[in-house]
Amino acid sequence: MKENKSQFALLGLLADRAMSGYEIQKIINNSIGFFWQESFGQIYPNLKKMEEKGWAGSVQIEQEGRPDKKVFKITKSGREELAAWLKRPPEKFPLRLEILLKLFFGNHAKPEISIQHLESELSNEVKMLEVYKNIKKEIGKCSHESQNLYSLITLDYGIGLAEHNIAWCKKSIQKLKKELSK
Amino acid sequence: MKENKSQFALLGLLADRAMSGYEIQKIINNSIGFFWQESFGQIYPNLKKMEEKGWAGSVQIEQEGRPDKKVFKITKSGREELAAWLKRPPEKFPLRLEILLKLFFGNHAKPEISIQHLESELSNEVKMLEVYKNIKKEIGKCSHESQNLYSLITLDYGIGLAEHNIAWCKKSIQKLKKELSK
DNA sequence: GAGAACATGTAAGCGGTTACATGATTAT
DNA sequence: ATAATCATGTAACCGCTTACATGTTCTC
Repeated sequence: MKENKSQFALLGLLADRAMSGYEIQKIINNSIGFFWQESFGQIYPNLKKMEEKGWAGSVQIEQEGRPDKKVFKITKSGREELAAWLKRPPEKFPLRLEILLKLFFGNHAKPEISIQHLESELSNEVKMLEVYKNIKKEIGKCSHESQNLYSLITLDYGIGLAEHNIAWCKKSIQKLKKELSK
Repeated sequence: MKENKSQFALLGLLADRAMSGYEIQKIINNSIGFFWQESFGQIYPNLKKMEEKGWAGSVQIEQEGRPDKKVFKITKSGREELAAWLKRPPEKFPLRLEILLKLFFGNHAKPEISIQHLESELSNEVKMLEVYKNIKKEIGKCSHESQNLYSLITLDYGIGLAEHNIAWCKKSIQKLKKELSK
Protein backbone atom coordinates (compact mmCIF):
# COMPACT_ATOMS: atom_id res chain seq x y z
CA MET A 1 0.00 0.00 0.00
CA LYS A 2 1.17 3.47 -0.86
CA GLU A 3 1.43 6.23 1.72
CA ASN A 4 -0.58 9.38 1.18
CA LYS A 5 2.24 11.88 1.43
CA SER A 6 0.07 14.92 0.84
CA GLN A 7 -1.49 14.40 4.25
CA PHE A 8 1.90 14.47 5.94
CA ALA A 9 2.85 17.61 4.05
CA LEU A 10 -0.33 19.26 5.30
CA LEU A 11 0.26 17.92 8.81
CA GLY A 12 3.76 19.36 8.85
CA LEU A 13 2.53 22.78 7.88
CA LEU A 14 -0.30 22.71 10.41
CA ALA A 15 2.21 21.74 13.09
CA ASP A 16 3.55 25.30 12.97
CA ARG A 17 0.23 27.10 13.02
CA ALA A 18 -3.46 26.64 12.32
CA MET A 19 -4.40 27.47 8.74
CA SER A 20 -7.13 27.25 6.13
CA GLY A 21 -6.72 25.22 2.96
CA TYR A 22 -6.33 28.39 0.96
CA GLU A 23 -3.56 29.66 3.22
CA ILE A 24 -1.81 26.30 3.10
CA GLN A 25 -1.49 26.49 -0.64
CA LYS A 26 -0.04 29.98 -0.51
CA ILE A 27 2.48 28.88 2.12
CA ILE A 28 3.45 25.87 0.02
CA ASN A 29 3.94 27.98 -3.08
CA ASN A 30 6.37 30.33 -1.47
CA SER A 31 8.32 27.98 0.75
CA ILE A 32 8.49 24.32 -0.27
CA GLY A 33 6.99 24.91 -3.73
CA PHE A 34 10.30 24.35 -5.51
CA PHE A 35 10.41 20.71 -4.38
CA TRP A 36 6.82 19.94 -3.35
CA GLN A 37 3.50 20.91 -4.92
CA GLU A 38 -0.11 20.47 -3.84
CA SER A 39 -3.27 21.41 -5.71
CA PHE A 40 -6.63 22.40 -4.20
CA GLY A 41 -8.00 19.13 -5.51
CA GLN A 42 -5.67 17.42 -3.03
CA ILE A 43 -5.70 19.92 -0.19
CA TYR A 44 -9.41 20.20 0.58
CA PRO A 45 -10.34 16.50 0.39
CA ASN A 46 -7.25 15.54 2.41
CA LEU A 47 -7.96 18.08 5.15
CA LYS A 48 -11.43 16.57 5.39
CA LYS A 49 -9.99 13.06 5.69
CA MET A 50 -7.49 14.21 8.29
CA GLU A 51 -10.28 15.68 10.35
CA GLU A 52 -12.23 12.41 10.11
CA LYS A 53 -9.18 10.54 11.38
CA GLY A 54 -8.79 12.99 14.25
CA TRP A 55 -5.47 14.38 13.02
CA ALA A 56 -6.88 17.89 12.86
CA GLY A 57 -9.88 19.88 14.04
CA SER A 58 -11.52 22.82 12.27
CA VAL A 59 -13.32 26.02 13.19
CA GLN A 60 -15.17 28.49 11.00
CA ILE A 61 -13.60 31.94 11.31
CA GLU A 62 -15.44 35.14 10.41
CA GLN A 63 -13.25 37.82 8.89
CA GLU A 64 -13.66 41.52 8.25
CA GLY A 65 -13.54 42.52 4.63
CA ARG A 66 -13.03 38.93 3.49
CA PRO A 67 -15.08 35.75 3.10
CA ASP A 68 -15.24 33.36 6.05
CA LYS A 69 -12.58 30.72 6.27
CA LYS A 70 -12.29 27.27 7.79
CA VAL A 71 -9.16 27.02 9.90
CA PHE A 72 -7.62 23.63 10.64
CA LYS A 73 -5.62 22.98 13.80
CA ILE A 74 -3.44 19.93 14.34
CA THR A 75 -4.40 17.61 17.23
CA LYS A 76 -2.18 15.65 19.59
CA SER A 77 -2.87 12.54 17.54
CA GLY A 78 -1.88 14.47 14.42
CA ARG A 79 1.44 15.45 15.98
CA GLU A 80 2.11 11.84 16.86
CA GLU A 81 1.42 10.72 13.31
CA LEU A 82 3.71 13.43 11.98
CA ALA A 83 6.51 12.40 14.34
CA ALA A 84 6.14 8.75 13.34
CA TRP A 85 6.26 9.65 9.65
CA LEU A 86 9.33 11.84 10.14
CA LYS A 87 11.17 8.87 11.61
CA ARG A 88 10.55 6.63 8.61
CA PRO A 89 13.23 6.83 5.89
CA PRO A 90 12.25 9.02 2.94
CA GLU A 91 11.83 7.43 -0.50
CA LYS A 92 13.95 8.59 -3.44
CA PHE A 93 11.35 7.75 -6.06
CA PRO A 94 9.17 8.52 -7.96
CA LEU A 95 11.32 11.10 -9.70
CA ARG A 96 10.73 12.24 -13.27
CA LEU A 97 12.78 14.99 -14.83
CA GLU A 98 11.20 15.64 -18.18
CA ILE A 99 13.98 17.86 -19.44
CA LEU A 100 16.46 15.01 -18.99
CA LEU A 101 14.17 12.64 -20.85
CA LYS A 102 13.99 15.04 -23.81
CA LEU A 103 17.74 15.59 -23.70
CA PHE A 104 18.39 11.86 -23.55
CA PHE A 105 16.40 11.40 -26.74
CA GLY A 106 18.02 14.46 -28.30
CA ASN A 107 19.56 12.44 -31.13
CA HIS A 108 16.06 12.04 -32.56
CA ALA A 109 15.66 15.80 -33.01
CA LYS A 110 17.73 18.70 -34.29
CA PRO A 111 20.44 19.83 -31.84
CA GLU A 112 18.90 23.31 -31.91
CA ILE A 113 15.90 21.93 -30.06
CA SER A 114 17.98 20.55 -27.21
CA ILE A 115 19.90 23.81 -27.06
CA GLN A 116 16.67 25.73 -26.81
CA HIS A 117 15.40 23.61 -23.91
CA LEU A 118 18.72 24.08 -22.14
CA GLU A 119 18.74 27.84 -22.67
CA SER A 120 15.23 28.13 -21.35
CA GLU A 121 16.17 26.04 -18.30
CA LEU A 122 19.29 28.12 -17.79
CA SER A 123 17.49 31.45 -17.75
CA ASN A 124 14.87 30.05 -15.44
CA GLU A 125 17.41 28.70 -12.97
CA VAL A 126 19.36 31.95 -12.97
CA LYS A 127 16.16 33.71 -11.91
CA MET A 128 15.42 31.10 -9.25
CA LEU A 129 18.92 31.33 -7.81
CA GLU A 130 18.46 35.06 -7.41
CA VAL A 131 15.16 34.49 -5.61
CA TYR A 132 16.64 31.89 -3.24
CA LYS A 133 19.60 34.09 -2.39
CA ASN A 134 17.32 37.00 -1.55
CA ILE A 135 15.23 34.80 0.72
CA LYS A 136 18.38 33.63 2.46
CA LYS A 137 19.48 37.21 3.00
CA GLU A 138 16.10 38.03 4.54
CA ILE A 139 16.25 35.06 6.90
CA GLY A 140 19.77 35.99 7.94
CA LYS A 141 18.72 39.54 8.77
CA CYS A 142 15.64 39.14 10.92
CA SER A 143 16.41 36.35 13.39
CA HIS A 144 18.66 33.71 14.94
CA GLU A 145 19.82 31.08 12.55
CA SER A 146 18.87 28.22 14.84
CA GLN A 147 15.19 29.11 14.64
CA ASN A 148 15.23 28.67 10.90
CA LEU A 149 17.83 25.95 10.69
CA TYR A 150 15.62 23.52 8.79
CA SER A 151 14.33 26.15 6.39
CA LEU A 152 17.91 27.14 5.71
CA ILE A 153 18.94 23.56 5.03
CA THR A 154 16.21 23.08 2.43
CA LEU A 155 16.88 26.51 0.98
CA ASP A 156 20.56 25.63 0.66
CA TYR A 157 19.52 22.54 -1.24
CA GLY A 158 17.67 24.76 -3.68
CA ILE A 159 20.65 27.07 -4.07
CA GLY A 160 23.07 24.21 -4.68
CA LEU A 161 20.68 22.56 -7.10
CA ALA A 162 20.21 25.78 -9.06
CA GLU A 163 23.98 26.29 -9.23
CA HIS A 164 24.48 22.75 -10.46
CA ASN A 165 21.71 23.20 -13.02
CA ILE A 166 23.21 26.44 -14.29
CA ALA A 167 26.70 24.95 -14.66
CA TRP A 168 25.29 21.87 -16.38
CA CYS A 169 23.17 23.90 -18.81
CA LYS A 170 26.11 26.09 -19.81
CA LYS A 171 28.42 23.13 -20.28
CA SER A 172 25.85 21.16 -22.27
CA ILE A 173 24.96 24.09 -24.50
CA GLN A 174 28.64 24.48 -25.35
CA LYS A 175 28.99 20.79 -26.14
CA LEU A 176 25.99 20.89 -28.45
CA LYS A 177 27.13 24.08 -30.19
CA LYS A 178 30.55 22.58 -30.78
CA GLU A 179 28.82 19.58 -32.30
CA LEU A 180 26.74 21.86 -34.51
CA SER A 181 29.78 23.63 -35.92
CA LYS A 182 31.46 20.39 -36.96
CA MET B 1 -5.66 17.46 -20.49
CA LYS B 2 -2.55 15.87 -19.23
CA GLU B 3 0.01 14.33 -21.56
CA ASN B 4 0.84 10.66 -21.10
CA LYS B 5 4.59 10.97 -20.77
CA SER B 6 5.20 7.27 -20.32
CA GLN B 7 4.27 6.70 -23.94
CA PHE B 8 6.87 9.20 -25.10
CA ALA B 9 9.49 7.60 -22.91
CA LEU B 10 8.69 4.24 -24.49
CA LEU B 11 8.65 5.80 -27.95
CA GLY B 12 12.08 7.32 -27.40
CA LEU B 13 13.54 3.98 -26.40
CA LEU B 14 11.92 2.16 -29.33
CA ALA B 15 13.34 4.81 -31.66
CA ASP B 16 16.80 3.29 -31.10
CA ARG B 17 15.82 -0.34 -31.53
CA ALA B 18 12.86 -2.71 -31.41
CA MET B 19 12.28 -4.21 -27.97
CA SER B 20 9.88 -6.15 -25.81
CA GLY B 21 8.23 -4.64 -22.75
CA TYR B 22 10.46 -6.67 -20.51
CA GLU B 23 13.61 -5.45 -22.25
CA ILE B 24 12.37 -1.87 -22.09
CA GLN B 25 12.17 -1.99 -18.33
CA LYS B 26 15.66 -3.36 -18.03
CA ILE B 27 17.00 -0.65 -20.32
CA ILE B 28 15.20 2.02 -18.32
CA ASN B 29 16.59 0.73 -15.04
CA ASN B 30 20.18 0.92 -16.12
CA SER B 31 20.14 4.10 -18.19
CA ILE B 32 17.50 6.70 -17.39
CA GLY B 33 16.38 5.00 -14.16
CA PHE B 34 17.97 7.63 -11.97
CA PHE B 35 15.63 10.32 -13.27
CA TRP B 36 12.77 8.37 -14.87
CA GLN B 37 10.95 5.19 -13.75
CA GLU B 38 8.35 2.99 -15.37
CA SER B 39 6.60 -0.08 -13.94
CA PHE B 40 5.21 -3.05 -15.86
CA GLY B 41 1.75 -1.83 -14.96
CA GLN B 42 2.48 1.17 -17.16
CA ILE B 43 4.66 -0.40 -19.83
CA TYR B 44 2.45 -3.21 -21.11
CA PRO B 45 -0.85 -1.30 -21.28
CA ASN B 46 0.88 1.69 -22.89
CA LEU B 47 2.60 -0.41 -25.53
CA LYS B 48 -0.82 -1.81 -26.38
CA LYS B 49 -2.30 1.68 -26.68
CA MET B 50 0.62 2.81 -28.82
CA GLU B 51 0.05 -0.08 -31.16
CA GLU B 52 -3.64 0.80 -31.41
CA LYS B 53 -2.70 4.36 -32.35
CA GLY B 54 -0.26 3.10 -34.96
CA TRP B 55 2.84 4.44 -33.16
CA ALA B 56 4.34 0.96 -33.01
CA GLY B 57 3.91 -2.49 -34.47
CA SER B 58 4.62 -5.82 -32.80
CA VAL B 59 5.80 -9.29 -33.74
CA GLN B 60 5.96 -12.46 -31.70
CA ILE B 61 9.53 -13.74 -31.54
CA GLU B 62 10.40 -17.33 -30.70
CA GLN B 63 13.57 -17.76 -28.69
CA GLU B 64 15.80 -20.69 -27.88
CA GLY B 65 16.03 -21.52 -24.21
CA ARG B 66 13.70 -18.70 -23.29
CA PRO B 67 9.99 -17.93 -23.39
CA ASP B 68 8.62 -16.21 -26.48
CA LYS B 69 8.62 -12.44 -26.51
CA LYS B 70 6.60 -9.74 -28.18
CA VAL B 71 8.88 -7.22 -29.83
CA PHE B 72 7.63 -3.71 -30.55
CA LYS B 73 8.99 -1.61 -33.39
CA ILE B 74 8.38 2.11 -33.82
CA THR B 75 6.49 3.20 -36.96
CA LYS B 76 6.96 6.29 -39.08
CA SER B 77 3.96 7.83 -37.38
CA GLY B 78 5.55 7.00 -34.02
CA ARG B 79 8.73 8.81 -35.01
CA GLU B 80 6.74 11.85 -36.03
CA GLU B 81 4.95 11.92 -32.69
CA LEU B 82 8.25 11.59 -30.88
CA ALA B 83 9.78 14.45 -32.87
CA ALA B 84 6.76 16.66 -32.17
CA TRP B 85 6.93 15.90 -28.45
CA LEU B 86 10.67 16.60 -28.33
CA LYS B 87 10.02 20.09 -29.71
CA ARG B 88 7.53 21.01 -26.98
CA PRO B 89 9.10 22.61 -23.90
CA PRO B 90 9.58 20.22 -20.98
CA GLU B 91 7.65 20.82 -17.76
CA LYS B 92 9.49 21.35 -14.46
CA PHE B 93 6.73 19.91 -12.32
CA PRO B 94 5.49 17.69 -10.72
CA LEU B 95 8.56 17.33 -8.51
CA ARG B 96 8.45 15.89 -5.02
CA LEU B 97 11.59 15.34 -3.00
CA GLU B 98 10.48 13.55 0.12
CA ILE B 99 13.78 13.92 1.92
CA LEU B 100 13.50 17.69 1.67
CA LEU B 101 9.97 17.58 3.01
CA LYS B 102 11.13 15.61 6.06
CA LEU B 103 14.09 17.92 6.54
CA PHE B 104 11.89 20.99 6.26
CA PHE B 105 9.72 19.67 9.09
CA GLY B 106 12.81 18.62 11.06
CA ASN B 107 12.01 20.92 13.96
CA HIS B 108 9.12 18.59 14.81
CA ALA B 109 11.47 15.66 15.43
CA LYS B 110 14.76 15.06 17.18
CA PRO B 111 17.78 16.40 15.25
CA GLU B 112 19.20 12.87 15.29
CA ILE B 113 16.45 11.79 12.93
CA SER B 114 17.29 14.42 10.34
CA ILE B 115 20.97 13.55 10.68
CA GLN B 116 20.18 9.90 10.08
CA HIS B 117 18.22 10.66 6.90
CA LEU B 118 21.08 12.83 5.68
CA GLU B 119 23.71 10.20 6.43
CA SER B 120 21.74 7.56 4.62
CA GLU B 121 21.31 9.89 1.63
CA LEU B 122 25.02 10.72 1.72
CA SER B 123 26.19 7.12 1.61
CA ASN B 124 23.74 6.36 -1.15
CA GLU B 125 24.86 9.29 -3.28
CA VAL B 126 28.51 8.41 -2.80
CA LYS B 127 27.76 4.97 -4.22
CA MET B 128 25.77 6.40 -7.10
CA LEU B 129 28.52 8.87 -7.98
CA GLU B 130 30.95 5.97 -8.22
CA VAL B 131 28.56 4.10 -10.52
CA TYR B 132 28.06 7.12 -12.79
CA LYS B 133 31.77 7.76 -13.06
CA ASN B 134 32.44 4.17 -14.05
CA ILE B 135 29.78 4.34 -16.72
CA LYS B 136 31.33 7.53 -18.05
CA LYS B 137 34.72 5.87 -18.21
CA GLU B 138 33.23 2.97 -20.17
CA ILE B 139 31.55 5.29 -22.65
CA GLY B 140 34.78 7.24 -23.10
CA LYS B 141 36.72 4.07 -23.86
CA CYS B 142 34.65 2.29 -26.46
CA SER B 143 33.55 4.92 -28.96
CA HIS B 144 33.43 8.45 -30.32
CA GLU B 145 31.97 10.93 -27.94
CA SER B 146 29.61 12.39 -30.51
CA GLN B 147 27.71 9.14 -30.81
CA ASN B 148 26.87 9.24 -27.14
CA LEU B 149 26.65 12.96 -26.73
CA TYR B 150 23.13 12.93 -25.35
CA SER B 151 23.78 10.03 -22.99
CA LEU B 152 26.83 11.88 -21.74
CA ILE B 153 24.86 15.05 -21.14
CA THR B 154 22.28 13.27 -19.01
CA LEU B 155 24.98 11.29 -17.24
CA ASP B 156 26.79 14.53 -16.44
CA TYR B 157 23.60 15.78 -14.93
CA GLY B 158 23.59 12.76 -12.66
CA ILE B 159 27.20 13.28 -11.68
CA GLY B 160 26.71 16.97 -10.91
CA LEU B 161 23.54 16.24 -8.98
CA ALA B 162 25.25 13.55 -6.91
CA GLU B 163 28.15 15.89 -6.16
CA HIS B 164 25.76 18.63 -5.10
CA ASN B 165 23.84 16.17 -2.95
CA ILE B 166 27.00 14.93 -1.26
CA ALA B 167 28.23 18.43 -0.48
CA TRP B 168 24.82 19.45 0.81
CA CYS B 169 24.48 16.37 3.02
CA LYS B 170 27.90 16.90 4.58
CA LYS B 171 27.28 20.58 5.21
CA SER B 172 23.82 19.97 6.65
CA ILE B 173 25.00 17.15 8.92
CA GLN B 174 27.64 19.48 10.33
CA LYS B 175 25.12 22.23 10.92
CA LEU B 176 22.81 19.86 12.77
CA LYS B 177 25.62 18.36 14.86
CA LYS B 178 26.78 21.80 15.86
CA GLU B 179 23.23 22.56 16.93
CA LEU B 180 23.11 19.33 18.94
CA SER B 181 26.25 20.20 20.89
CA LYS B 182 24.89 23.58 21.96
C1' DG C 1 -18.40 47.48 -14.10
C1' DA C 2 -14.34 44.61 -14.35
C1' DG C 3 -10.75 42.24 -12.53
C1' DA C 4 -8.01 40.44 -8.90
C1' DA C 5 -7.59 38.23 -4.69
C1' DC C 6 -9.92 35.64 -1.17
C1' DA C 7 -12.26 31.35 -0.16
C1' DT C 8 -14.20 26.37 -0.55
C1' DG C 9 -15.38 22.69 -2.55
C1' DT C 10 -16.74 18.55 -6.17
C1' DA C 11 -16.39 15.48 -10.26
C1' DA C 12 -14.40 13.35 -14.15
C1' DG C 13 -10.85 10.89 -15.65
C1' DC C 14 -6.34 9.63 -16.45
C1' DG C 15 -1.84 8.40 -14.04
C1' DG C 16 0.66 5.02 -11.68
C1' DT C 17 1.78 1.46 -8.20
C1' DT C 18 1.12 -2.84 -6.18
C1' DA C 19 -0.44 -7.14 -6.07
C1' DC C 20 -2.13 -10.90 -8.42
C1' DA C 21 -1.93 -14.53 -11.91
C1' DT C 22 0.46 -17.46 -15.11
C1' DG C 23 3.92 -19.96 -17.23
C1' DA C 24 8.76 -21.23 -19.50
C1' DT C 25 13.54 -22.16 -18.83
C1' DT C 26 17.99 -22.46 -16.52
C1' DA C 27 21.06 -23.13 -12.87
C1' DT C 28 22.04 -24.96 -8.26
C1' DA D 1 13.15 -29.49 -5.82
C1' DT D 2 13.61 -24.65 -5.80
C1' DA D 3 15.15 -20.32 -6.67
C1' DA D 4 16.27 -17.01 -10.24
C1' DT D 5 15.52 -15.01 -14.50
C1' DC D 6 12.79 -14.48 -18.46
C1' DA D 7 8.32 -13.14 -20.09
C1' DT D 8 3.39 -11.04 -20.33
C1' DG D 9 -0.35 -9.43 -18.77
C1' DT D 10 -4.70 -7.77 -15.62
C1' DA D 11 -7.22 -5.70 -11.73
C1' DA D 12 -7.90 -3.00 -7.79
C1' DC D 13 -7.24 1.09 -5.94
C1' DC D 14 -5.50 5.26 -4.74
C1' DG D 15 -3.00 9.61 -6.42
C1' DC D 16 -3.46 13.73 -8.63
C1' DT D 17 -4.66 17.26 -12.03
C1' DT D 18 -7.93 19.85 -14.39
C1' DA D 19 -12.02 21.75 -14.95
C1' DC D 20 -16.16 23.09 -13.09
C1' DA D 21 -19.10 25.51 -9.79
C1' DT D 22 -20.01 29.12 -6.50
C1' DG D 23 -19.72 33.14 -3.85
C1' DT D 24 -17.40 37.42 -1.26
C1' DT D 25 -14.87 41.58 -0.99
C1' DC D 26 -11.73 45.09 -2.49
C1' DT D 27 -9.63 48.08 -5.79
C1' DC D 28 -9.35 50.56 -10.01
